[in-house]
Order: sequence, then C-alpha cells, then structure tokens
Amino acid sequence: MTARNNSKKRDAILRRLKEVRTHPSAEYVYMSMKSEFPSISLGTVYRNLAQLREAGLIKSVGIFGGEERFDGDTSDHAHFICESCGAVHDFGEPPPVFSAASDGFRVERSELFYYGSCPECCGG
Amino acid sequence: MTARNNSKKRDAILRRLKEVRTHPSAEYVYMSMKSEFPSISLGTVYRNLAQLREAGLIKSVGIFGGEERFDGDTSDHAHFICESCGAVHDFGEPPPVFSAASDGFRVERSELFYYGSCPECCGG
DNA sequence: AATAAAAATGATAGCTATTATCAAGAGGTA
DNA sequence: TACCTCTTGATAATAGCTATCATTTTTATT
Repeated sequence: MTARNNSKKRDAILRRLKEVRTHPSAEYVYMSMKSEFPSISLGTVYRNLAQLREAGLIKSVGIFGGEERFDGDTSDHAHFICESCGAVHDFGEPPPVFSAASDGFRVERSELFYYGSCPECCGG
Repeated sequence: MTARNNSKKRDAILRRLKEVRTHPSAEYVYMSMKSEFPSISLGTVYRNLAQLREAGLIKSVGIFGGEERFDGDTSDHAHFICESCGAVHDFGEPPPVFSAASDGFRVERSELFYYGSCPECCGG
C-alpha cells in the first residue's frame, strides 16, 4: 500500500503540500498542479492524497465547508478555522495530551480546533 | 428562521437528541423516529436538525466517516471518536480556552477531539 | 367559527465531494 | 524482448445532503 514506485505527480503533490501553509483541498491541489502537469486528472490527485496520507507523509486536517483539507506538516499542532472565509491557519499550541489509560479508551491522537474570524475577515 | 411554530416532529427530534448519548447522524435520527412517525421524511429530519442547530438547541459535533454527527448536549466538552467502530463518546474535559486577542484572530469557540479505540473495540 | 397568512411536511429531483472502475501507459527487471 | 507492477486519465457511480414544490398543518385575526 505504501507508495513504492516512482511517481512524479505524487512527488510534486507532496512537495507542494510541504511548501504551502494554506491546508489546501483536493480541488485546490488539482488546480495548482495544472501548470506543471496540464493533463493531470482530479482522480489522480485524490488517489495520491489518499496514498500520501496512508503513508503518513501528510495529514488530513478535517472537513470544513464540505471539503477535506490537507496538511503537509505532520507535526502536532492546533488549527484555526475562519468561519467567514474558510481559511485554515496553524495555531501554535499543541493539543493537550490525554492520559491514555482512562476508562478503557485507547487514545492515539488528538485534534484541537479554534473557530472564529481570521485577521483578514475581522479587519485587523 | 427560529422555530416559532409547534412541530411535534421537531420536538420529538430534540427530545431524542437530549435523551441519547450516541451523537447520532441524521440517518440514525430518521430511523429512530419511524416508530413514532412512520411517514416521516428524511428531508424533514435534515431540515429540523438544521433549525435546531441554528436556534442553538443542539450542536454539530463534526463529520466523521462522511456523516455529520449531532449532540443534544450544548455544553462545552470534548469528544472521543473511535476509529474502529465510529462511535462518538463524550470526553469529560472541556477544551482549553484560548486568549481571544492573539494576532488579530477572533476566537469564538474551540473543539477538542480524541481519536483512538473505544473500550468495546480494544476488548476492555 | 371562518378566513387568511405563515410554517411544516413528504416526495422527489438535484448537487457535489469523493470513490470505484477500467483500459491504456510508463517504468523497472530479467 | 517479454513480463510484471504501479500509475494514470476518463468516466461512471456513490452518498450525504440540499433545494424545490404542491399539499397539509398550525397560528393569527376577525
């Protein structure tokens, strides 16, 4: 399942996700690949995003406004979602770690989201 | 937009969501209403869930496994999502409050999620 | 009660992000 | 070359959800 073969397109998608801080959607990645690969298909983008996520090279931030957003930064960090423009920003502090053994729950990771208005949207 | 009229179905949906701790999906609410209202439509469930959420009487927990999950408990609390069976549990501690003024972001609320395996799924 | 206005409903069609399918293509290996 | 596996583009299909609309129910007013 792990990406074993060479795939210039998958490499380019990964590289783009590492460069960018916008937590793009599949559609956005697709659009931003068209300059380099004019004939790339949306299916290829979805497939490669899924493979990269399975390989642990990227993360899925979550679904906002009906679209899944991806992150090339796999480190533990919180996210801020602007409810006005839909932008997703990194938010410094890592989510709190929970003691794994409580009540029989095996906690593997956590995600912390802040919601509100980003500087652009509240005119600051 | 706020629910002004009496609607036995909307009332029943709200009552069910207050009783239950399973954070049900629209589909589940629909199914669980069919005994009391055999002719209820899925559209009615979606419409009433949206109205109840807009009125602040219920909350949307998030989208997991492609389905939006709802919560009749509108108090601030974290959630645990079982990645094996999809169950959503309340998780006692409230999410940390973030200082609202940082860097021009207006933070209105936060959501904290834990992911892992629930007691049923890890055999405890 | 009678009537009119507003809201709610069931049925159904439509939308959209995502996934599955499949034949053709590219790259590696012997 | 032949063979194998992975990848790709095109396209069809899926699923959760939303919009539409004619009919019914509820509320307000007289």
